[in-house]
Amino acid sequence: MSKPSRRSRGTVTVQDVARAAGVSAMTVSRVVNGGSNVRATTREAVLAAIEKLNYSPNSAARSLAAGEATQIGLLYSNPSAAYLSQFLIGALAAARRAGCHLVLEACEGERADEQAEATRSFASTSVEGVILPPPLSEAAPVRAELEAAGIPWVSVAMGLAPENSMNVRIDDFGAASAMTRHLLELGHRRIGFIRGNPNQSSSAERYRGFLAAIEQAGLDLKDMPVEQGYFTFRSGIVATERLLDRSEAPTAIFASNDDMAAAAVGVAHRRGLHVPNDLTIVGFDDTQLATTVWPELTTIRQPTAAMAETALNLLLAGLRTQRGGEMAELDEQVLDYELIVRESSGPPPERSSAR
Amino acid sequence: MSKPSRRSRGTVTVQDVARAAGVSAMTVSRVVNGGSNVRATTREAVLAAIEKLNYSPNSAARSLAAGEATQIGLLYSNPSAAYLSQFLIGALAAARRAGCHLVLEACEGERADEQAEATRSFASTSVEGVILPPPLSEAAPVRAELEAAGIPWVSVAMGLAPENSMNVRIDDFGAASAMTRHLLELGHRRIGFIRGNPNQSSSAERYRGFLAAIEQAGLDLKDMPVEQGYFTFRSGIVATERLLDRSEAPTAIFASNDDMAAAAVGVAHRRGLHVPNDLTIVGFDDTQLATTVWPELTTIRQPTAAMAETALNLLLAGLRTQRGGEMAELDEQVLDYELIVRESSGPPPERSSAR
DNA sequence: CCTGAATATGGTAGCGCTATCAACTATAGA
DNA sequence: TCTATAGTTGATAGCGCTACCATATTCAGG
Repeated sequence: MSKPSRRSRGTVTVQDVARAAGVSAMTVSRVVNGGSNVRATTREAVLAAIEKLNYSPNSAARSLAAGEATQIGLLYSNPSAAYLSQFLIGALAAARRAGCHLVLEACEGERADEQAEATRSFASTSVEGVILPPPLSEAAPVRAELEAAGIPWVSVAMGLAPENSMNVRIDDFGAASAMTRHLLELGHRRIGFIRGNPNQSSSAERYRGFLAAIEQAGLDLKDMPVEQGYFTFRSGIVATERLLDRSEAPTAIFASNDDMAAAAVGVAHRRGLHVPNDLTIVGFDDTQLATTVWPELTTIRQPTAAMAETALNLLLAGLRTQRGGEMAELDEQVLDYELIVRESSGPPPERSSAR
Repeated sequence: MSKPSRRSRGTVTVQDVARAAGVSAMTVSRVVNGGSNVRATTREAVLAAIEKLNYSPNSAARSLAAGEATQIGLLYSNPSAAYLSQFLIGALAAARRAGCHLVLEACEGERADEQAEATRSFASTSVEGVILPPPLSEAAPVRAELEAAGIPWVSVAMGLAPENSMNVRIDDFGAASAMTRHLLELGHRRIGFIRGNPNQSSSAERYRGFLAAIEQAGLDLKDMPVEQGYFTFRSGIVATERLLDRSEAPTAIFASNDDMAAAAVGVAHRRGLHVPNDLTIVGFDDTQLATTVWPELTTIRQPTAAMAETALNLLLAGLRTQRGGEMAELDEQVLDYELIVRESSGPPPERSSAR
């Protein structure tokens, strides 16, 4: 009749499982984590006990005992909300699995001192590593500040990673090429391109991919009108207006992200153009916006949630090796993209181009 | 020369602070948490030590020792991504402060069995409480399942809370009235209203608020065309088409959320109507979409992040009292909304209405 | 100046888990 | 058969913090 102690009634612990399986707590722990060096029969007994008792490990205790990182920072600026929510979903899943907390910090400003300031708040919060989704992945002030504070970080969706840094991305070049080939296969020969914000190297990669596919098809770059955009809806409106005002208007527009593609759809409608019969419009990212507008956008799907998960895991791995003594193996991970064909793309109108 | 033990080098603990302040660890703990029953001079000594050593408590240890809830579920369906990201930001901030983890679970389906299934996954994950953002806050299968599993929950943005349940909301009725008055003050006398999805009681509340303001102004409800929408962009297109096809077209459209308002803007543009010169359009929620479209939407701002925070804290408080023995004081919290006037609303065109 | 409550502090014992190392058992080789 | 060697398992001791109770201190009022 020991006193009930502080244990919240009904909590199942490793001890309970150990007793039920006739092994020690340590063995249960081993089975739960990777299970290296545990005899098969033992493992099964433990797993059965876990199943029977409906045991689930207490992550607080786990990270306390293991002395693992518990606070991972996530500095976000103002990407599309659709991107952010997907990103958070992925990051949260990974964080929970790793038993660490996500510390969010907004960084709205574009100015260097604002970015530095936002970053500095991490240093004082004992954050052990930071995840940098775009466009902050390439913000020099942020990275300088982290460097100074000795906080490791992993960047996400940086098109071109510098020397040795942790980065998670997709093959922007390849994806843009694939999309361009899709348009060429539909029969388009005059394709307008809206570039992304030059402050992100993925913009350049996507443009390069577009160019490569055009050249590979033996077409003349001169026939491809290109406008500068900044990944925002507003910039998409301006760029599209310019593209359509050209004497030789394109039969298809490839926008470097969905926001600009959605803007292009709006402009086309306002001009009485039917999408895709009169004009094909495609985007990039497959954010929620792509399926919100009508017609739904043909686009490139980035596995945003998976990228966030990968980034967090990469960071934690880096932190572990760093703690183990030597510097982490600086790594880059490239995940798969997917070409999603929806209703906004189709063959060009009969009388090719120019109207 | 004791061996360094497992402590990650350089971690500051309560012990360190206690030593530095010349008190016991327990006193430090008291100062950090609320600080009841600590002499002022002592508290200051401790705070000084904390400052000097740059101490920040280890949340894993904290929640382990306190035996607090560590896993809070968040069941989301498919609200606008903008809403979800804001919501997650607020919930995460509160979760970190409370030292608990957010367990996300998607529930895409609308069918009862799908919803029940998604909910059930929480029961097996030892989630101690669940947050239900809209539209799930009112999904009967979800609530039934939680009830059955004995898991407490808090609903968010439920327009009308049943008997005794935890709920966090804004005054939808008042907000809709305020928006309607804004339109009336601009001079509009024929206002079209697009209702929200009937599966959420906030839709009814917003409609009631609209009606109340109309009646209070002594206007005839017959002059106010009303269409049913479902909170989606697509439904907004259909509803707007119908409103503008009426023989007596409205000079202003009040959509029950921003997605539908954005759709209304799109339809207006396609018909060559200038917003707001020819047609005023206003929304509700102030999601990112409101500032993405052009012109930016006049709308009602819900403090989404704050609502998420409030919801989590309410839930944790409920959990605490429940653990303390008796049932929680079931509570409802109403936060403030804000009328945001942007460019999409203006006075009606000269020759009133009908064209 | 003393008593008794109220208020402040400290000591101890865990919370649930895992690192560490020692002990043990199987497999292989001499 | 007996030692090496690898592969398994368990006992112990914390991780950093707080609940709980015991003790020390204060400050009325008698």
